[in-house]
Amino acid sequence: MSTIVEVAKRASVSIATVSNVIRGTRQVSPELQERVQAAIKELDYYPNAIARGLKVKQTRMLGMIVPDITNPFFPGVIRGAEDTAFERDYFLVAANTDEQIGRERRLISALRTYRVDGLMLASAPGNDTSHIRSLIASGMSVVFLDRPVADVKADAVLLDNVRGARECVRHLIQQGHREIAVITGPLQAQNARERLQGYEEALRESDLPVSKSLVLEGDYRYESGHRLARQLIEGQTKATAIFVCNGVMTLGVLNAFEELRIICPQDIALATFDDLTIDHSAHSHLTAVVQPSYEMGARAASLLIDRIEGKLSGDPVVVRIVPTLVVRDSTRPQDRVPVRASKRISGR
Amino acid sequence: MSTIVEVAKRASVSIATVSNVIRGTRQVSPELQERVQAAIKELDYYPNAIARGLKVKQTRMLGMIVPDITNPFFPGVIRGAEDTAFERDYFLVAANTDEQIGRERRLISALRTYRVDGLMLASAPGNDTSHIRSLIASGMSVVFLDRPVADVKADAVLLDNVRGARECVRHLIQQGHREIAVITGPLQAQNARERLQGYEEALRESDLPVSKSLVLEGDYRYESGHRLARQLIEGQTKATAIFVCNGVMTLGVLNAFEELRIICPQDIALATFDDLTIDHSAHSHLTAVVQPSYEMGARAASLLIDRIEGKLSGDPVVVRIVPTLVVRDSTRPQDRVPVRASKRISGR
DNA sequence: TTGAAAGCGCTAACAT
DNA sequence: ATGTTAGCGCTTTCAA
Repeated sequence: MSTIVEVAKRASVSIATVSNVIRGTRQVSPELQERVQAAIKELDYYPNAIARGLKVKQTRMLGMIVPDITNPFFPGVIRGAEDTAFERDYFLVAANTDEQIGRERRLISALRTYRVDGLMLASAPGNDTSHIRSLIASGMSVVFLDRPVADVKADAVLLDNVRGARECVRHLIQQGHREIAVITGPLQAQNARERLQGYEEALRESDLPVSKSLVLEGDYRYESGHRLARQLIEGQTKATAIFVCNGVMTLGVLNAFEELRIICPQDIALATFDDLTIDHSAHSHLTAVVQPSYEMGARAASLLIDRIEGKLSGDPVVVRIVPTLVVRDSTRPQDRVPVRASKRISGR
Repeated sequence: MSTIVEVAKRASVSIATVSNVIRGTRQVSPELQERVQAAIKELDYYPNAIARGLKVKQTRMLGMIVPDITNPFFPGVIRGAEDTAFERDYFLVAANTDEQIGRERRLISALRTYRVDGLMLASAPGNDTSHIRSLIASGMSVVFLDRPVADVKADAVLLDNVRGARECVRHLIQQGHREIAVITGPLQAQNARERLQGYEEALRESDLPVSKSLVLEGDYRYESGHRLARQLIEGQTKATAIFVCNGVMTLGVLNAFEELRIICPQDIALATFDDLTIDHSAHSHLTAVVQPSYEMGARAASLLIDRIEGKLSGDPVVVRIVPTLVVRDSTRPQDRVPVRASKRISGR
């Protein structure tokens, strides 16, 4: 790895001139420009961002911490943030906590030692938020993503969960459903509570009762969707529709449907709060509240950079992203659903 | 952000002592240890990894470049690499090229300026590999991941594509299929060619002809799976089974099945080379060649670190990971497949 | 066992 | 328009 000194020597100029050519900091005569560029090429020189960072006290690295990179929602967020970061000449480093607060602490600690200029954080649930407080106290710019952190004020990009859930359940009601079950997320999570709140608001608007037996608390994981759907279907409670509060649980519900030979929507209608960006194609029949993950990532990055660069100052800004209800067959009236199985194609 | 100097002042010791306490580089008396630790806590001091990196010429950052983070295969790989890296006290920075060689160049360039200690690369397809050659020439440790790069020798963790495809097609043949179509990836990609090769080998083993009309070249994307499946089903060629060379195209195929009212496996059997880690649950009826993405990431990281630390020297090592064939209903004999629709649960 | 100081590669203030 | 140099926060010799 060659250094700026070697480039300067080779081009017979001072290191200041090399620096100025690279960064365009000040005028350099065409001849020198050329000599420097040639030397850079010949030596295959890449400026040392580490040395630069030490000097200028900014790394142009942005951190992003997500709880589960295998949840398809987050790759979308990362892509959005990455694009925005790159456009504005920052570099995104994303890391994953596996929903473990211990890992989150370690990662934040690592990002602090690397002196990232700012951090986007979708925090793992946990009561102890001291690492986040200390981070903010240190002057780091932080944007909360998808999930706020209790009692900590900072910029945030959040989904309007209440609204998304409310519109979805409203739609079910319009379709004539009266007994609508909900499979919620873990209710200690704020977004799970909000989605439940949207469900309740929609029912109340239409003077429908909120029945305890129709509210099933899951944990956003596959297994809980599967278990609760079975429980619902095999139990006493009638329900003509299920509203599932995230995509992964919906996969579990679908699996339960398959096992129990439930046909959707003929037997039961299904609508989901959808994290499964990837899956749109696969489950193209599912009515879903679609979260614009890319946009959320992009907004978070741009908010963060504005804050870092001082283009934004003063009180924390909270951006509420409005999800879109996409109505598909899984909640459409039965008679509009095509019947399966007809044409055969092979000679088996 | 406090510095080592401030910590030293506060503890009334030299900066060397602070450094030694932090890194355990040499013996420090208990009293001083304690004073230093106290000062660190009081000042909420985080050592500056940037300054350290400049001095010791290693950052303990590992780069990982993947072509598409929204393809569920790669988050699995990232998780594996992340865990291994963390265990060995490295930090993983992952970035995404969107399969664009231009972005790949920019990212590699960025990672070079940040002086990552090594790089895992799943390269985007493209003829110009000069950026990769120059990278390796510069002395950077590089491990190719999932995809080798033509004419460049380096450590690599690859899937045994030929074997995975061959076993899958063998299985179809055992099930009695004779007219087996294949939807391949883009044949300029090596892994696409290898999977096709596995298909051909399996047929030849059983003295079955490799018919041109049963080989359909896709591009690993949803749309091509959808289009080619329609084309196959609506065309003249008979096929009793389809082998699809990746998971995303399979989603397209399934969508085509739905549109054309094809029931699997009654009408046609389906087996897939499966990138859809996430989706196992959803498509739990699909026979698939499962790629151990986590393990691949972990192996790549450990290979890379061994190389960086000199625990491995000499010629490039190529690790071939063997995928697993998971047989499910989509290729099982018809009579074993449960018929759908029976119990109704609601009063609609 | 502890401390002083050089120097990693760069930027920017100052000098020419 | 170009060059010289101090210093960013650390590690690591060298000295005590």
